[in-house]
Amino acid sequence: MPRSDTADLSAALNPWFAHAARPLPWRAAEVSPWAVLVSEFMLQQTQVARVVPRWEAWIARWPTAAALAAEPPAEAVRAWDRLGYPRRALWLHRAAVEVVERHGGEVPSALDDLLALQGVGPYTARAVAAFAFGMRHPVVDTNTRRVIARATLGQAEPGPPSAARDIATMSALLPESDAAARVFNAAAMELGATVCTARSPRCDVCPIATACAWRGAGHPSYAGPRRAVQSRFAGSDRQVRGLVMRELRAAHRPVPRDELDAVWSDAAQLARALAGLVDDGLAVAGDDGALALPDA
DNA sequence: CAGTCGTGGAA
DNA sequence: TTTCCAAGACT
Repeated sequence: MPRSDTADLSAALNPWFAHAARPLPWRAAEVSPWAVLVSEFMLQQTQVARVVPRWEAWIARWPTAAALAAEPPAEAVRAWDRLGYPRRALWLHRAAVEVVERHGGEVPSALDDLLALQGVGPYTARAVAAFAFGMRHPVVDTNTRRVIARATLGQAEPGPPSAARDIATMSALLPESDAAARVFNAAAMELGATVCTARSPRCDVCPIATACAWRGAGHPSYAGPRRAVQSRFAGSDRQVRGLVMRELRAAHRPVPRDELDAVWSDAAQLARALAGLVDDGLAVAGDDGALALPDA
C-alpha cells in the first residue's frame, strides 16, 4: 500500500547518506557478519569514537566466532578493557560459543536465530540481519527514534522506548527494496548521530529539514513523559563494580580479598558489588575468598 | 514496566 | 563543575 508524503523520508535521506556517511570500519564491504556482530555489541550504549580502536583490536585477535569461543571468557573481559558494561564482553563470548554450537561457526541471518543469542536483543538482531546480510528489517536505535519523533511526530524527543511500537513505526517508513531499506536504516541512525543530535541539532545542514514536522512547528519543547533519570554514578554500586573489574583485569591471577577491600571503604557496598559480579559471572570466587575473572 | 548495569565525551 | 546521554539487554 502507498505511504504518505511525510513517510517518504528516504528520498532525501538516502542520497545524503551516500556522501555524508562516516567511513566506519565495520561498514567496509569485506567485513564479515561476525565483525558486524562484534561492532553492534560494542556500540550498545557506547559512542562510536570509543568503539573503533577496541573493535579493530578485537577483530584482529578474534577474526571469527570460533576463535573467540576457543578462549576463556576471561580473555574477552580483559580485551573489552574499559568500554563499559563488561557483561557485554561475557555475553559476546557466550554468543560466540552459541554460534559455534548451533550454527557451525557462522553467524545466522534469521531474526529468530539472532535473537536467541546471548546479549542480542531487538536492536542488535535487526542491525545484524540488515547490515551484515542485507535483509529488509526495520532497525531502530536511539538515534532513529529521535529522528522519527522530530521529523514525523513534530516532537523534540521520542516518548519512552517500546520495541514493538518503534519497530512498527519504522516498518511503515521503510522503502520497498532491500537495498533502499538497508540504506535508509543506516541513514536514519547516521542523521541522528551526526546532525539530528539530542543536545544541539544542526537543522541548518539537515537533508530533511524542509520535511521536518518539528522544525515546521517552530521547534516546540518537549512536554511528554521524560525518560527516567539515570542515577548518579559517583558513589554508586556501578562505580564500585567498575573499580573491582579494573583490578581483576589487571591481575593475571586471583586477587586476594584484602586487596579488594582496598578499592572501596564502604564494606557493605563493596560486598554487594562483589556478590553482584559473581552472580553475573564476571568474577569467580575461590575457597579463600579471592576473586578472579572466569576461566570457563 | 522500571531498575540496573560502565565509562567517558560533549554541552 | 555538573549534567546529559550514548548504535541496549536483561531481570
